[in-house]
This record gives sequence, structure tokens and C-alpha cells, in this order.
Amino acid sequence: MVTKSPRRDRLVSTASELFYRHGFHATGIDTVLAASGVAKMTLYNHFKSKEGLIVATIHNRSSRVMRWIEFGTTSRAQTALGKLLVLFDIHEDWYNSPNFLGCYFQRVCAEFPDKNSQPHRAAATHFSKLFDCLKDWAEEADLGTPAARAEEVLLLLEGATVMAQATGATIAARRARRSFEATLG
Amino acid sequence: MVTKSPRRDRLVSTASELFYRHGFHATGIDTVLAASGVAKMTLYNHFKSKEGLIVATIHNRSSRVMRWIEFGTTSRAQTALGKLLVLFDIHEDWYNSPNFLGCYFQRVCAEFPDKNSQPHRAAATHFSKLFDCLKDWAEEADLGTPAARAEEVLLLLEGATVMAQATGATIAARRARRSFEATLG
DNA sequence: CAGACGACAGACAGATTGGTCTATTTAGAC
DNA sequence: GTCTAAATAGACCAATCTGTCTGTCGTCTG
Repeated sequence: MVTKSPRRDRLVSTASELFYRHGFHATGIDTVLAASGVAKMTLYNHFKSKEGLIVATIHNRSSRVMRWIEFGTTSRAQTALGKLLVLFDIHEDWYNSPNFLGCYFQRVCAEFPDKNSQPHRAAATHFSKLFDCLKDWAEEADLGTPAARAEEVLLLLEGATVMAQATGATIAARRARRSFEATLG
Repeated sequence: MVTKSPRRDRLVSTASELFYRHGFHATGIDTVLAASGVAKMTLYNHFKSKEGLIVATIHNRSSRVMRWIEFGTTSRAQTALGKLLVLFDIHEDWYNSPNFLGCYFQRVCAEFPDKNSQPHRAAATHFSKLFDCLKDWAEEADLGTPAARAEEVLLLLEGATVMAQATGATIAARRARRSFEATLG
């Protein structure tokens, strides 16, 4: 998919960055505009509101995360089970990276607690995509009840991310991996 | 500890409620004042800023949560290991309660991503208290490496809470419990 | 060259933000 | 009854918020 709108792209990527660093409500439209060097009317030409821009950043992050997972796992593991295990390792790397500030989608849900709001739904959609990916792997790895496995891995990863952000305990990734390994019997 | 200041208490409890329901940045001072029926100067007499009020709600929630855990576990389990297991069950009940909107402290960390900000630190302090409690139980239950056990349980609980809020999957609590049971061997 | 379109800067609007100040009233202690 | 301290309502402030509107400039197309 070619976007053919460089300004829109720049808007989304700098907004995504600023929202991640400072939060959604704490980041004003003007800040995003100044940082991206785009006129206000251009923003409201591409998006109907700030919330529209927020939703766009969520979709953008989601596809980037999915690609990151795809690449990170296939480059380090061959089997489906191996991918599930390696997933914890690449998360640990992420926790140790300098600009780590937690899971973008968790933070969307935190700032938009209303389940019917657009941002919350978009974030939930991402978790659902992630779940589907994990379920496929669990199925391929021939672990019993793939859905339950996928939920388990997702829960472990998100929990580790919470702890890593809240307390800086990047070791949580390894704890999570060990928990998962234990359930493999 | 007797607080001897009913207005301060009312301020904190209604603010805590509103912050939880709508978010910290999304809830204005005036909204809190109107809902609690307290004058603005009374607020700024007790707290030096909105952030001060936020920190107060975190401490308040923290002690309430610790009491809730204390009571919920001791009333349903005798052994330390039993308490650790029952912890997942009372979380499941919480997820199914009508006003569940995720973990207050996670949401603090999401809205105040700066690790040095007062709210973030206060939330981290809560996680640390929770960790200590779990570590004591793990020690008492004579599971190896109590700190690792405590981190594991904390991670599982927080992860389950994320999934329950983001996608409504309240079953995450049971998944988390099963993961923990599996590591018991 | 002419026309159309997209983006530009920036003024502007109206609402809301967190926070301060004042003047008045309330309530309890002596 | 008097004094003191706390709480009151509400005006007020400067800053900021999202969103709209205007008028101009460049660039690309025919």
C-alpha cells in the first residue's frame, strides 16, 4: 500500500512518537504540528479530529509491531514453538532499549478507558491480531488448545511489559518465558 | 491513623473515583470539586497542586488494595500457598465486577510515563509493596527463590488485568492461575 | 500561460485548564 | 459572648486546548 501523502505520514509518525513519550492528553495538537512542521489545516484535512490522528497512530504502531514480531522471530527461530519462546527474548531486548516506555496499546486503553471509544477499540483490535498470530503458532507447534496457549503467552508478555515499565524490572521477560516453559511440561 | 479532615477524605475518594473512570488528564479540577462539593481553596489548602491530589489518591488506593488482598486471601485460604492461588480468584471476581476499568497503578504509569514524576514513583512504590507481600508468602510456602516467585505472580496478575481491561477476557485470571500452578511442578 | 489544487502561516474563536485572591460565613474553644 | 481558624462562593488570571477560517504562495497539469 502506497500512501502517497508524505505529510500525513510525517504527522502520524511524529504524533506517535510524542504520544508515546508524553501521553495522549498531555500532548497538544500544536506540539505535534510544530514537531512535524505541518500546517494545522493540513492535519484537519487528513483527519477529522485529534482522536482521528490518535487512531491513525494506533494502526500505524500495530502494523509496525506485527512486522517487528514477524521479523524478530523468524530470524531467530525455525519452529513455531521456537518463535513463541523467542518472543520473550525480543521483548527483553525491547525493555532494555533506551526509549522503552511500556506498551503503546496498554497506554491507549489506560487513557481511553471507555470500551466504546475509537482509540480503545483500535487498541483492542491490535491485541486481537496479536492473539491470532500466537494462536497460529500454537496450532502449528501442536500444543493443546491453541487459543488457551495464545491467551497465556499474551498475558505473560503484557504482564512482563507492565512490570518492566512500572518498576524497571526488565528481568520480567525471562520470568515470563520460564513460566511459559513450565507449562509445556 | 485518624485523618480528622473529612473534606480532605471526600476530595481524595471522589477524585480517585473520577480519575479511575475517566483518566487523570481528562478529569479537571473543577469536575472533582463539583462532585465532592468542596471549595477550590480547600483543595489547594490540603494539596499543593493537582498532582499532589493525584499522588494522594494513589496512596489511598494502595492501602485499600492491600487491605482488600489481605482480607480476600485470609478469608478464603489458610496456607501461604493457598493465598497465592486464591489471589487469582479474587482478581477474577474483580474483573467481573461492573465498574472494572483496569489496574489503577498501571494507568498511573501510562499517563505519567516519566519515571521521575511523583505519580509514577508512587505507583511503583505500590508495586513494590505488593511484591514484598507476595515474597513473604512465597517464603512461607517454602517455594524456592521467593523473590522470583513473587515477580512471577505479580507479572501474571498484571498481565491478566491488562487483558481483562483491553479485551474483556476475564478468563485471563484463570489462565494466569494455571500458569502459576504449572510452575509449582 | 492559465487554472486548479494542496499546503502554507497565522489570526481567531470559544471553551477549559490549573491556580490565585478576596471577602464572607461557619464552627468550635475558651 | 468572643476569638480564632477553617471553609465557603465565586471572581479572576494567564495559559492552553481543539478546531475554524482567511488569504497567499508554489507546483503541477492541461
